[in-house]
Amino acid sequence: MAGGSFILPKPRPTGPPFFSRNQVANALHQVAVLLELKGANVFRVRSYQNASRMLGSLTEDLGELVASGEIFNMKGIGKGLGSALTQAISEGRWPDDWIDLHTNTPPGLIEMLGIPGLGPKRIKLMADELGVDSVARLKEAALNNEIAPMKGFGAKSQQRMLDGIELLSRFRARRRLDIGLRYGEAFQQRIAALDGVHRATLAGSARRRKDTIGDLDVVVAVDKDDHETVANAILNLPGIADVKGAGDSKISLILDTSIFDDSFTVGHIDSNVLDAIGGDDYEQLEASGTIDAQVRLVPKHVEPFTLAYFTGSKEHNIAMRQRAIDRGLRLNEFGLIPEDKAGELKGMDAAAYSLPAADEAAIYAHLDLAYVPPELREDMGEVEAAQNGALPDLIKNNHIRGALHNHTTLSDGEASLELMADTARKMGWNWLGIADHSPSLKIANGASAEDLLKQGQTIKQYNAEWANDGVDFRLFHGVESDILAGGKLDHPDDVLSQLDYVVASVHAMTKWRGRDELENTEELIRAIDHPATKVLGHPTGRILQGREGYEVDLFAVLEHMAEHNDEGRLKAIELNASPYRLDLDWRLCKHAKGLGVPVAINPDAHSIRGLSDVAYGVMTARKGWIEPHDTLNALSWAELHEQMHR
DNA sequence: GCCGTTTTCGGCCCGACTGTTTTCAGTCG
Repeated sequence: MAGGSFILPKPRPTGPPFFSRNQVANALHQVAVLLELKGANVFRVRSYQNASRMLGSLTEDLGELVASGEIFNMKGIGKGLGSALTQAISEGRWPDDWIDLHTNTPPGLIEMLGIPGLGPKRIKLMADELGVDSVARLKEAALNNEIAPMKGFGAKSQQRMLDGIELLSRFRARRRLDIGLRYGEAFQQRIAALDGVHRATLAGSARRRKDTIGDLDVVVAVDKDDHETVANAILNLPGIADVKGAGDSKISLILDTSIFDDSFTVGHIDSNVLDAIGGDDYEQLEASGTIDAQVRLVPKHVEPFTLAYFTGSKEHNIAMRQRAIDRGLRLNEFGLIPEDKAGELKGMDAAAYSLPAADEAAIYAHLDLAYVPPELREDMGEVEAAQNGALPDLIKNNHIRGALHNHTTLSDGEASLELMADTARKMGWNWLGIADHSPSLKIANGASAEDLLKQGQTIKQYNAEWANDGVDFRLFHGVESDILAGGKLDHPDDVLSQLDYVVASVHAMTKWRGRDELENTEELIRAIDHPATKVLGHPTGRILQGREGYEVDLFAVLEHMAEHNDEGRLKAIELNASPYRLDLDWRLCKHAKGLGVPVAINPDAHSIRGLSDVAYGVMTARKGWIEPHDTLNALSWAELHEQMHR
């Protein structure tokens, strides 16, 4: 979550609806945090959080739900929140108590929540007793030894806060998936290689392939007799910057880049991405970075339960636990225990009566569910699907036969057309699409119409040679056209008509981020309506850990694209696979799938190494319920050619 | 603040760890 101050957005002038679904979901989340800081009832806070989450994954039109009063029938929306949302959306006024919370909570308190070990209760206490209302004031108070004497606090708490402030300034809390996986896999491999370890598995959000990762969880199966030896061996592994705590079953520590065998590098980064994530300082920042990790040591027969529990998500676990309760069972990290046998027993003692499970699949089977792949465990309908045999057959890396959005030296790529094609063939791909930047994008050396068409001639020659030689590989010729004012594309129609396809993308981020959602949505739709446009590129323009995307109603965009597809015109939405973007967001993949809008998993490669970024796109697509037939990537070149030129 | 085919009131997932206590509150996942 982004830190800093919270703002309630201004109503758009053209309402109702005066606010978008995203704006309302965001406002609810903020109010939940502010209520916590105020010391409100925890269950009341949870109601706001639940409502925010529900709206975040809502596919219906929020404006219509409010207009029809249907909103009051949504799960998690009662009289209070229903009226609040109705007022906001149909009158353009946020509830007064929301405004009060935003006005009267010092932004410093929100920032303080980012300090490890500090939560809303103690922040409130320090604000009330000491007048601490910012990180700077907190540091001052700690250095003056004002905090330790307070009731419930002490010298250690005070020191932890100072350490936490240091950490906060050193690095932002979450890390991108690619970075998190590099640390996580290195750490997991080192633990797995230790004597006495049966199995070590990376769990948590890394296993669920979230686009960013808070900290790493590793679950380790080990015999009781080896428990202590293994725990000590883990504490002595290289790459451990600090040990935060070590209990009977849990070790909590901080890893740094010395965990890697080789020196830490980040490779080529696209110039406009680099700008958003810290410019030339970025590599240095990353090289001196750290990540938190937790290790759980458990006996072999308990490990599947622990792995399931620490894979999460929290919401999935709650749904699973509720299902267990309905069957008279208690589900936790130690087992699945019949309530009548467990009785008053707790933890491991109760787990002695657990139903057996050799693996996670057995746990799901006990609850009459099919095995749910980790990526889907977000309580986004996977439990119902697992009950009804409706889980998707998720796409895998070996389904990928090609990708459409890649750059060469004609614009800002590092590799020639020939080298890119060779690499794709060596990867076992059946085709490759080249879409270099268009002229307006000067920063990326956008190619002129003349150079673009010359590239097209070269591609035609190669394709003809391959056809002659019986080689089952083809290049497709496209362009990544900037979307200009009014939703126009960046080349005249007579140039565009000579290409196989256009990837239409927004690059003028400053302009687009300064505008209203409705205006952005309209211009995007206009660009999509151009007959040459086959793919909408990086749909929100977000850079993970860098900048938010522009406001856009992607539900409306997807519905519009669905109409085109229904009438036989190919309009695919890009899932930009660069780990800096992962845009389309996984939550929206499922919606695109439901509407029948094809997803184009695109590495947006600027080098031959960049082509393998497609793997991050596959991870995100899996998280978004995508099956091979939902994508363009699983098609053969002949099938794709037919769809493009239909 | 939400929810209810045992409930319109009294619940709301559950356990580990830490630092502060001398039985527990806060934080985290």
